[in-house]
Amino acid sequence: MKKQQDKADIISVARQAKVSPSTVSRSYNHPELVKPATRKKIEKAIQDLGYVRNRAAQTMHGKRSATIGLVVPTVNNAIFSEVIQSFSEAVDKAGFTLLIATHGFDLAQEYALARKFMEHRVDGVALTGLDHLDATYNLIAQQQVPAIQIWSYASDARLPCIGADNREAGRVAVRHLLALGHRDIALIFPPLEGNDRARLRLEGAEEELAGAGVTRIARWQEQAPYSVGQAKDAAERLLATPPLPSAILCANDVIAQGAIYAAAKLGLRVPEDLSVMGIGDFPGFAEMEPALSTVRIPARRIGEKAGEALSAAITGATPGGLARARVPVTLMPRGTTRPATGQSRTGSD
Amino acid sequence: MKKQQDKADIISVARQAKVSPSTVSRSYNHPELVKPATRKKIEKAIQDLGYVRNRAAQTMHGKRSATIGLVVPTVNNAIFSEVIQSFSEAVDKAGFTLLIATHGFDLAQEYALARKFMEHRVDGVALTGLDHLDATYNLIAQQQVPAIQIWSYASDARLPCIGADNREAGRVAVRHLLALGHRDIALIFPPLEGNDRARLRLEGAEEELAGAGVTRIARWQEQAPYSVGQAKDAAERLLATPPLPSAILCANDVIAQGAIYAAAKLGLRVPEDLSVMGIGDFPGFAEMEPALSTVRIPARRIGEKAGEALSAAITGATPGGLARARVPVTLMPRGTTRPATGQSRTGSD
DNA sequence: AATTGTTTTGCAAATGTTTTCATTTTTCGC
DNA sequence: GCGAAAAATGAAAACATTTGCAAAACAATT
Repeated sequence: MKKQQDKADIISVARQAKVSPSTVSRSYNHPELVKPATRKKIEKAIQDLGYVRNRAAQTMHGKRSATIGLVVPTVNNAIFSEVIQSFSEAVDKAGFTLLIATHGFDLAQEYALARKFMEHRVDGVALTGLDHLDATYNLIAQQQVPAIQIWSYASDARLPCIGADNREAGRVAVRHLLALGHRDIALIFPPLEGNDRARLRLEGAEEELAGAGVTRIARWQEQAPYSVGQAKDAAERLLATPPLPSAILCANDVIAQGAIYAAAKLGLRVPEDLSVMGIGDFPGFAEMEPALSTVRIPARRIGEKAGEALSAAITGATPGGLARARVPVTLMPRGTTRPATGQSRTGSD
Repeated sequence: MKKQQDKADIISVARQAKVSPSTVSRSYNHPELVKPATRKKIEKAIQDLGYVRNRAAQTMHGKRSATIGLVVPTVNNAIFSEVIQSFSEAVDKAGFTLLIATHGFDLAQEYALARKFMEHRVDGVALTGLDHLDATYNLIAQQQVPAIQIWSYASDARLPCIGADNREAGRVAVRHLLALGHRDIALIFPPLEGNDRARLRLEGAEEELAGAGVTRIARWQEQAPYSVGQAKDAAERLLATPPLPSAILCANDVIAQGAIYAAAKLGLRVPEDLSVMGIGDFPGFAEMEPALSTVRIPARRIGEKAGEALSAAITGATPGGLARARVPVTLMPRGTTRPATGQSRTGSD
């Protein structure tokens, strides 16, 4: 009930509780070192004064800032929201606060954001994917901040990474289509720069397709975060230009959604007239009617693992430092793909 | 080429540039006060040493932390990702870094997060929706941190808010269905606690329905972030139990998506056999085939406006303090609703 | 060349904590 | 009750900045 007008600091709390600032500090950071009775007094004072401790001050003192920075291309997309959510939950559980920033697939922007994070003295930083500027790598090395790449895995990545092998995902998808007998397969992919996920999936797909099927690729130019709308347009253009492929492989589920809408618009039935395959298995796509055939990339697991690993590395719980991990991708054959029956135009259910 | 091993501080930069620390500080914060030549020297030193300035230290000094905290129920959902993204972009543009945290529709958790933000001395805080614990309001008042509520608007809200009138959204949606001649309308809504959006929409819908149509409501219990899957299940249960409504109003687009899948699964055609209406107009739903009829809540605009308003309030650009704003909702009649065919049931169980 | 007015720059204090070390208080075995 | 060991507390230095004030440098008038 004292002068709680002035912003309370640890000293006013100490005064109010009739102890020294050191003791107040200790009761926060090493409670076992202060006598229960004293702790009670202090807690009361804190309560009375509405004191909120100042992380900035402790950060300045060399203590950890208790923050972790996460950089993603965009939040506005089913693709990343699941990793973000699970990553956030994991670091939260470990007591960290999450700084988040989006770069819209612009790697120079990504560097700027990483720098901003460093200014805030984040205890760790997570980057999306494997493609980054040299400047970014250097910054991280020089500042000696624990860093991790999430979403993609590669054994030769410059930084520890936890994610899926996107090349493998591309292969798995194509293998599924080939196994179903498809030979005339079209691909729909977004721009590749600054997007190793798409790039690697495409590489994997093309490797597997080599010599197998005839391929056309539809793309679009805008570097904007890919959307269902753009994908639908691209697919529509592709499908409107003969010959009609028997199957389409899309870089991810969102694009597949667009392709399916395009097919519907053109009166093509999926999967009777056209098989459509996604990559990702994001929430909601299994419930589609028919359900989307896709390659599952366990986003929740990746985010969670990455969050836990990074937190652990920071608190020193992991002796060996940040570990890499490849989480497996799994084929989810569902309703939007079916065997190529030689001639794709027979209907009659 | 000096000892850039030790983490460089402003003093080492000063030494390297042969000026005083004050001057280095000034060249960051008031560049116009330092001679261009000196600035050059300093910049060089910064470059050589790889110095990254320490926000914690300046925060401690009473300067702003240059961070803004955002609390949302969940990231993992098309519903919020658009606001988050645009809010993030807006505060970024104003030079702030975003702290983000999710509470999973748990208001006690929300309070804890707000507190964590205060410890980090955020310059401003944004909360989702209008329902919060008293403790949360008190904390904000007591810490005197600029705060804003986003997503929902209400003239009597306890804190400034920028958002849509969700009650109105519910009304608009129902009016559309009534205008099309529907009288047997079912509702699908998620749990209401801690979720004023859903609550207000439902209230609006029920007000407008009063005396007009017969209504059944499907719900589900889990407080988990609502998903397409849960919505689909709920819709399926509802549609499998006669009598069949002629239209369904869903609390949001994601749920509508689920309802449409449920209809497809049961062999019901939308909109021929059943009209489906969403609320939100989130990205991707306009591209559906048929396109989703919904009530547009301009999420981008809300996020952007809120981000700008909060930033401005912090930097003192707005003399009057934080303004409230109601962004209008607009009916988007599209393909999933159509006039009710002939006979509609009156009265019911 | 002295005077004045302006730019630039430096000094030192201040910011809110944590931590090491020393000091005081408590406990406990006798 | 005594002394030693253990537990609890306090004093002061340290952390990396910013800023008010004053000194120094420079330029423009006489």
